[in-house]
Amino acid sequence: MTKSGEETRTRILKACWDLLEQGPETPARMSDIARAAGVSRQAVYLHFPNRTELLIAAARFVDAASAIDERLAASRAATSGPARLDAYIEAWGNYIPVIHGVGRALMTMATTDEAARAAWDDRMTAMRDGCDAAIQALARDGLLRPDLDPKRGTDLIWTLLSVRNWEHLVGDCGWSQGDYVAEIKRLARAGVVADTGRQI
Amino acid sequence: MTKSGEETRTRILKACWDLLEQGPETPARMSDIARAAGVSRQAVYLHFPNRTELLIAAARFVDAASAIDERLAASRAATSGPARLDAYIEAWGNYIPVIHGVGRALMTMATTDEAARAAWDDRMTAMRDGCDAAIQALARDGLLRPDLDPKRGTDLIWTLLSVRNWEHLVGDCGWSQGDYVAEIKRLARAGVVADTGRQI
DNA sequence: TCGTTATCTTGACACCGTGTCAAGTGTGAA
DNA sequence: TTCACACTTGACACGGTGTCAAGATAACGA
Repeated sequence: MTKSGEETRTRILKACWDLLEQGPETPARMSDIARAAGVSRQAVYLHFPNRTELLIAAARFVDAASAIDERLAASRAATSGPARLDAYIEAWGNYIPVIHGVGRALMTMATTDEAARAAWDDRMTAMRDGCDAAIQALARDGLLRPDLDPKRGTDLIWTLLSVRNWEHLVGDCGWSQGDYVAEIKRLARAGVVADTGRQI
Repeated sequence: MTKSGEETRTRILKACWDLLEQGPETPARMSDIARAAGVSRQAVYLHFPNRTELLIAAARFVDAASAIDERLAASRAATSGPARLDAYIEAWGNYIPVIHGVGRALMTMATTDEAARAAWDDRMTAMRDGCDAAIQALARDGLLRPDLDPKRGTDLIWTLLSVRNWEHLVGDCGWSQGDYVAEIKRLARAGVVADTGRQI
């Protein structure tokens, strides 16, 4: 792919991202994306075999543009278990709004398209690893709820941090992003951290 | 509508329910539903104007067949706030698996169809009322987390009880229904009930 | 300068699922 | 016998995705 080809590909990805960020009301069919990118509909198919692959590429594009890796890596720097849990929730929770447009489209696609499902599952599995690391850190500090299986704890944090819950609280309930992060942090702690020194 | 017409309508609704309960792998196009009901595709359109209205009717059909009203009404009998919260989580949480097939289809539809979105939102708003009643009961007992706005508390319980979270924990994480209910109860309490007598 | 190659355009078409239309069939009740 | 109703059959339009084939354009090297 020459420079001009690379540029066109990037323009398409950017247009796709832009359209999807405008919410579910704004249609983002292949023709809409092409028009937004200033190319013909067929040109999109020269760069991406189908809509699913375009969305997957767009998700990776957003990842790269937003340095999500660095954000998540930073959360690993936290020393104590609780600090690490907080840092992870902050890192991922604040990334959701960025990836949300593309993510929503990919989730919708996933109901009918196997490749989209696999791609989204992959992303969510990677996110789960971060939850697991936080749970491990808590366990190491002896701060994990004693009656809680670590796998269950990871499941719980993973569920709390789902994109759907963000959509529901920030979108449907009208919470601010800050309130969302704060309350999820609180709930996560209440869910998996042992309540030392708080017994009756 | 004569008796035979009423019977056909019921057969279609039952077939729709059956198909959707078999999971997202089993296709449930209008033609599939018609075949499962033993009628022609057009016959379905004689009873329901479109797929969305069929799904909405199917949801109501499941409601009636499962006596959801009684289940939820029973949860109002609980006296104390915490008991009421528990009872509501138990009633709704155990209804999710019943309505889930149709609910999933309706949620999918909701991404593109305005009527489906409105119907699903209506159902969820009704469910929210139950959450709100439990929060009110807790507030009346003086057991609501003092730093928590009641509206926020309702939002929180509403979110925890979302169908998506059930799907995630029971479906993706493989939790049993009992574990799901138990853990959501615990999390809900930890999220909104004041921790009386547990201060340091 | 000419030809080659890669990139993009234009316009047509197949496919699938939803929804519509019109004509025909069978049955039961007046 | 006739009429009304519930259903069937087969055809078709529409919208969105994906494919195909035939140009147009511009950069690049000989």
